[in-house]
Amino acid sequence: MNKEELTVGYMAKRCGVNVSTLHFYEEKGLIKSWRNQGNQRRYHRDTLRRVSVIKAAQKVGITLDNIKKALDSLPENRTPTKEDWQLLASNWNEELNARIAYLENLRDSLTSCIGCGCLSLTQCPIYNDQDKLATEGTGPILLDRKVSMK
Amino acid sequence: MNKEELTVGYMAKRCGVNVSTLHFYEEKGLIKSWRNQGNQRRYHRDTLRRVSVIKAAQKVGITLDNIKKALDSLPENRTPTKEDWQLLASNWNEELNARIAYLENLRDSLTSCIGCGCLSLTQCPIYNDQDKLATEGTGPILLDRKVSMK
DNA sequence: ACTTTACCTCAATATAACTTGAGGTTCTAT
DNA sequence: ATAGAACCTCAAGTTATATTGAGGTAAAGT
Repeated sequence: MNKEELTVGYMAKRCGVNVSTLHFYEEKGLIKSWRNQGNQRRYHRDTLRRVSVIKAAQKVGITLDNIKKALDSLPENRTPTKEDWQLLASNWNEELNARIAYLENLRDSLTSCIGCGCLSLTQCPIYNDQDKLATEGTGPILLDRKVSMK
Repeated sequence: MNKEELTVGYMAKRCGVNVSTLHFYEEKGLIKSWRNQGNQRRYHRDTLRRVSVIKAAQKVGITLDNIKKALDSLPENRTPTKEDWQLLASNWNEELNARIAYLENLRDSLTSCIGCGCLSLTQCPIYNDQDKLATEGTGPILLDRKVSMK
């Protein structure tokens, strides 16, 4: 296989995703490909990295929409440099820290509060949760909705 | 309103959820109610706590299915005691710690790896992610699938 | 050359966790 | 007594993130 023209099957295997997922990402504008004579997708080697970054970001809980926004900030005309990627990474790192802090906070109230036996509803932090994150959105964690991605 | 017979509207307001959400939780077996003469739902005061706990657990990323399993372990015949709730809390606390550890781990590799400029695909922890959590399931974070709830 | 594997498109299905809407009933306040 | 708020059921819709399947084409192996 040409070193610079990766097939979707190869991409999928290397990235640990299904072929259909790559199709899906392409449809969503997260990755790009060109076609060979027979209309089959071909990927640039850089796309491996892109997909890995998508997966890493998802683990942080960032939605595909937001990942797309971040990736859109990468240069189109050249292979992204180390600095380009580092900018992304540092943004997500902030997110990640915020999420960790949030979970730590939650943990601290969880044991002390769920198990506390208190029924003073006006005081209990779990009953009286002002946290927007708690009431917004649809999915399991959904910290994402409220966090700006710049 | 009778102190022991809460209406869905009141429940919804107190818990910060929609009425439809309470219907939904009931349908899923997460909460219970009885009906008054006119077929309207009435809730026991304990249900406030139940719903709060459901929401707290969701913030940790636990799915409704797993929350249900945990709640099912509470006694039906009596109001759950402090100890009953504490047992739940400590299980979820473990989950939470695991998730925090996971995110910390991810954070540590994120900056060093996404931004590192390395293209040694055999070594980069983001390219070569053996973590089951990363490749399973469908949602944003989905740490849940793999974690047993006992 | 022929077979098998990989690829293509497009539409439908899956899952979690809800929300919305239509059409109708019951409560509550004046 | 009556208006308006709150409630009821049941079906369909929503969002994110894919997966699955049908029907057909291209490429690769022998």
